[in-house]
Amino acid sequence: MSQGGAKLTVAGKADQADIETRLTDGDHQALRLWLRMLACTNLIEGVVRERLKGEFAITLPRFDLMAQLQRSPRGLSMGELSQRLMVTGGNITGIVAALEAEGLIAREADPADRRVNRVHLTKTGRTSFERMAQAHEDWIIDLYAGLSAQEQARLSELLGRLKEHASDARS
Amino acid sequence: MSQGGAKLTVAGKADQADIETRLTDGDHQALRLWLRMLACTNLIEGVVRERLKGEFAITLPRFDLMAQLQRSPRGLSMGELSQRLMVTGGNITGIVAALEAEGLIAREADPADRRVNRVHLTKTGRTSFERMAQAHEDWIIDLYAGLSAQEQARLSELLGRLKEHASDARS
DNA sequence: GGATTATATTTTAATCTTAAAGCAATCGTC
DNA sequence: GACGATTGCTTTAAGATTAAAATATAATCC
Repeated sequence: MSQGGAKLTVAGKADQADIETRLTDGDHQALRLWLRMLACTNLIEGVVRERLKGEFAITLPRFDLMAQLQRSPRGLSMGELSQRLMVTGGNITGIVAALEAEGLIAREADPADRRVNRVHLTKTGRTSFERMAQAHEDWIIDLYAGLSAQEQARLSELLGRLKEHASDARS
Repeated sequence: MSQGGAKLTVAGKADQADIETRLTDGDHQALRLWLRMLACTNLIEGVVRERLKGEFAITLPRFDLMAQLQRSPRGLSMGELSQRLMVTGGNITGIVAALEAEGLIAREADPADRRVNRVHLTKTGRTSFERMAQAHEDWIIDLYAGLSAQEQARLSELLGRLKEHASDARS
């Protein structure tokens, strides 16, 4: 990602060419749409990733994990985190280890089932996350400000339907 | 990713919880929209990644790089690939090396500028890519079939505007 | 022409990600 | 209760990704 990052090594703001360049006239509408959607998501995700790193020295996966924990003050198991973040369990193991080492989260064995590790934000983690989350929300609002509230609602509805159908269609 | 993959290690089709779980009522519309968009993209990208690996034993980044090369029969430099795929140059170095080792692409020094490496598909690579591209397009058409052509056009237009604005808003 | 600057690519270290295999604890069934 | 299956988590190997530093070549400027 890193749009707007180091000028020498990465595609910058001024570049015309991007992923949609792949297209030709013969391509199906759905394929064009998909590539545009991907470009859009990568663009926004890149901005968020870059700013989280620059302003808060945190990675996006770690931020996402903390976000899940904030919504669950009673803590989450590793498996629950895996489901909610839609990543594999091994991935969670690594991110939790890193956040634990930074003192932002803590974990304890579940007394009822000793296989289970329950994870929650520390006080430091909660304070830290609140500041980051506010900035994050502001960035997103700003990035989406090119669309009116009505247009955003329409976009959300279309994506919701797409998600439903694609979810059924997969395998 | 890997929705629908190994049942024991990853979030499967039946799971209710996903990235949108992060939301509460207080969240701004744009944030909700962003998380939905992200979930949608990750879902489709996961399906594509899984099928490319399962049916053609290729990774998505390698497929994407080959797609760019097919559109440019005269070849592309490493830097052009970096721009079009919207990734850093170091990344391209690795993917090109892997595809070259597989005999799917070839590279030659530009006689006019010896800093430049010009990359193109081999005959094998071209043949191989054509089969994959057809399957890929079919998958995408199928995954987007939940929306009518008109809805797809509307979605594309909204995303196009979003992309323009976000591109201007970044940094 | 020689020094400086800019450009194209590669290398490096760190992080993230997955699939698959392994380990430990629990559950279900008899 | 014991045994086999299941579940929760971790480890491992391979790949992808970034930012930053390094290298090599080209272009610019006196």
